[in-house]
Amino acid sequence: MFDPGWVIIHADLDSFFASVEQRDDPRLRGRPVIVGGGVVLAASYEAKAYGVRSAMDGRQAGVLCPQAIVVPPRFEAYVEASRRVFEIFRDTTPLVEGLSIDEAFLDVGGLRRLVGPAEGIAASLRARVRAEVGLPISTGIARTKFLAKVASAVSKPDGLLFVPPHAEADFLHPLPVERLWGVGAVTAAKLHADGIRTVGDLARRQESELTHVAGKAAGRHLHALANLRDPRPVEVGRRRRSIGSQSALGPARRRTYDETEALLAALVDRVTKRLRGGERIGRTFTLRVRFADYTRATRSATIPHSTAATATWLETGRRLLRANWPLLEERGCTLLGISISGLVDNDSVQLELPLFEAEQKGDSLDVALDAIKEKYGGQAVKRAVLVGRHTGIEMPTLPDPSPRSG
DNA sequence: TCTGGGGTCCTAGGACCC
DNA sequence: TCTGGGGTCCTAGGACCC
Repeated sequence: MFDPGWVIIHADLDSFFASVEQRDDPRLRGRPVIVGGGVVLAASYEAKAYGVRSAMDGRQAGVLCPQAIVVPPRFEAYVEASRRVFEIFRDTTPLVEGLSIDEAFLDVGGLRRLVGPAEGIAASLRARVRAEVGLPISTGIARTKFLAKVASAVSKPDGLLFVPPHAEADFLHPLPVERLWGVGAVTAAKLHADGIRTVGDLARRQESELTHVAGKAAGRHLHALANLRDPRPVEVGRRRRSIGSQSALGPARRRTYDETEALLAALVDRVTKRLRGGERIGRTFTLRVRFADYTRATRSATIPHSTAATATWLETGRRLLRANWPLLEERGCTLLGISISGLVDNDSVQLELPLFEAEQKGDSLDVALDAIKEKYGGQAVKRAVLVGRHTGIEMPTLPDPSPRSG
């Protein structure tokens, strides 16, 4: 059943980094361009024609397309271009859900009566991005997020594709299963082994068969998508759930403990700065390593109260590194990364413990509040969120005891 | 094809609580 | 003391995406 109020555009900049480089340097236009050195971060369509793909090893790309011009990435330019494109998105509709630096969903269902059908909206969006930011962008239009995303991919480069509700199955079912969002190399191999190659093959199977092959959630998801069911709404204002940083070390040489700890400190510094810049605090620290044989491991620790303080996270990180150093020494470490998750706004204060204590005493929330005020002092606050295992309620109060360190 | 850096979500087992 | 059901949180790993 088609709800005419629900029309989604998926907008996706074409070869984003490479297009920015071609925009800013006329000598690169019409020529194969590779952004990035050791690894291909982006390739222009001229380079893609030779088989160059993003995430490809740079040397291999050089073999495939020796005449390509390789340029180093300029992330500030990409962030700025992205910001301007997203302004155009939000000028089109307030219902914008960013997926990454270069793509977003726009819910334009409500605009039909105001500005006409979605194809027109997408066409003028594309024209504006081209005229005002100087970049090519592809758009897919459909009733669901998933169909819109597949449509934009099929329309590339610099395309526009509308999949009307009556044509959804004809559009989707011939496509290979790899086109489904969430089907990567592993799941594709499992599905192939089961004789499933196209989305149509998938649609004809029972959900129970798919949950067997792909796991419960993934199986259900695949079954729904293949059968044109995707009720996910466009979500405005999604927040990041973790912030991390990592650094590849290369297999060349074993690091000493002190060198590794220094690298850890640099990563912690970078991440906690970003945390404070975004006015977020977090509770869980994850140490991420890749070994000489390219297998990976993670170790994490959760602390009682959220923070963005460098010292706290550095101590937590050091503890994990110390405890796992024998493993790293034995197996070699080719990548070190960290991330901090469980993020909340830094004007949130977590009241789990005092509230629990108050509950145990049979006291009211007021008593819990008194306990908290005592604990955190009488500072003014914007907001407090009760987080925790004993209640999910929110209440408007209370100070953050930790200073906003800088 | 020997591999960058930034993320998201799901699963599964154990600890712990009522 | 043993057994049971229901639930949350934490940790670790894995698949996937751009």
